[in-house]
Amino acid sequence: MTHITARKLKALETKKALLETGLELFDKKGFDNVTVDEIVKTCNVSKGAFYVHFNSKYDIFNEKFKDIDNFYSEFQKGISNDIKASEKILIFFEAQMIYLRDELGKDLIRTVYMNAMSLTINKNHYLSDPNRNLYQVINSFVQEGIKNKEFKEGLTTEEVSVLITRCMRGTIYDWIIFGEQFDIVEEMNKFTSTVLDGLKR
Amino acid sequence: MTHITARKLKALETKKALLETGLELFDKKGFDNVTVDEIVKTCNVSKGAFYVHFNSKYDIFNEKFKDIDNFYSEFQKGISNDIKASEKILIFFEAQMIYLRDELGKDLIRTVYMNAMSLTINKNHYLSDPNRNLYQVINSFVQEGIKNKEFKEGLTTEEVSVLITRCMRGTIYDWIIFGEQFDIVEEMNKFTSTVLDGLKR
DNA sequence: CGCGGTATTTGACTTTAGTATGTGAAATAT
DNA sequence: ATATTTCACATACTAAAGTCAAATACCGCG
Repeated sequence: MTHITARKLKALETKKALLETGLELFDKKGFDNVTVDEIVKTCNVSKGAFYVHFNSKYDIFNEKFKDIDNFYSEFQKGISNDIKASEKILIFFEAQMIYLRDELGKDLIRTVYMNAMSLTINKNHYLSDPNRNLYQVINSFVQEGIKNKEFKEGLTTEEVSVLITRCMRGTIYDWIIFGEQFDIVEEMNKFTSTVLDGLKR
Repeated sequence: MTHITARKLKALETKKALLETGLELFDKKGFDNVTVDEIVKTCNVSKGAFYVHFNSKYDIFNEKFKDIDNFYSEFQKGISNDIKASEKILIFFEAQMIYLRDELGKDLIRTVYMNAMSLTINKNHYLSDPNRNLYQVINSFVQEGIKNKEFKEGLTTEEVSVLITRCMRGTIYDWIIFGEQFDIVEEMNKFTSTVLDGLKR
């Protein structure tokens, strides 16, 4: 049904140009130092066009952030099966933190985390969407850990998954608000290990 | 040396009026639905005056937020001494969450947490100030737990304190981004218990 | 082809936080 | 007692995100 007309193609191109230019400028100057006017001027389109394709300036980064779902899928495919669930979780977070730090960057993460907070009224942010790949991945590891009696009883799979991802969000939040000399990879390891110790029987 | 002149007295009154009016309006209409213009108009002062007394609109809530330090001190005074360190921490967080929920409110906390994120460049927010009473309180409990061999070795007092407060921030963050039906008191208990279990020997 | 309708785009406009600059009375120095 | 400075406050302004009614370009269809 959704047949690609010349018009839709052009619209897609406009969106793509806005996205790429936005990302490039954010990367070069930092999110706060780039205006929407600057982005649209660079792309030779109007401001209105920007807001047809994106709900807010934040959306540029939100869109890029979704790339992380591919990362999750890839990770899940590649993980060895002969290690314990808790180790899988540790390795998973380690790889994810490296991805955040080196591929997405702190500025993007800060923006996404801020936006999720500002939308708390009415709208829901992707970050708190329970259908994200993130939850699939963690859930599968947790389920495995419970089945293999590695984790203790008392909490459901969902509860444990939420706790673990919350531990991740807490660490990321601290990475953002505490200045430099915060090693996100190391800190995540420390925190996750402790939480996992608490979950083991 | 700083002698209270008539002028300073009047200035203090202006600041107080702005603060109280701001809090009242935020409470009634929500932070996002109140403008600085509205606050200053209600107080019959100018916008310039507002920005003499506060650095930003957020500062109204930031100021109020600091009340929590009194809460911390009071708590520390009142706590019984014949319970274990881990129980003290649990009780402490429970009381604190009730305080946040019922006295300060989610909108204030959201604002404070957002502001802390936005200042990540150059300035430092009170939330990430290591001299806050919060850290004194937690540190004392942790120190006690380590001394009494309740907690295992391997991490320093500071590291453990940071982990525990991070667990708190993670839970508060989730309280903000996940919509309703999030019981901050219960969730904090669950998460803290797990982390404490991980810290025990 | 041409026409009605729809998707895309435009850019002026609104809103609101924050700033630059001025002003006058109170405090302080001479 | 008068000159000078300082500081609380006022005003007009800028900056920048986001909105909206109108214009334009393009589609499918008769």
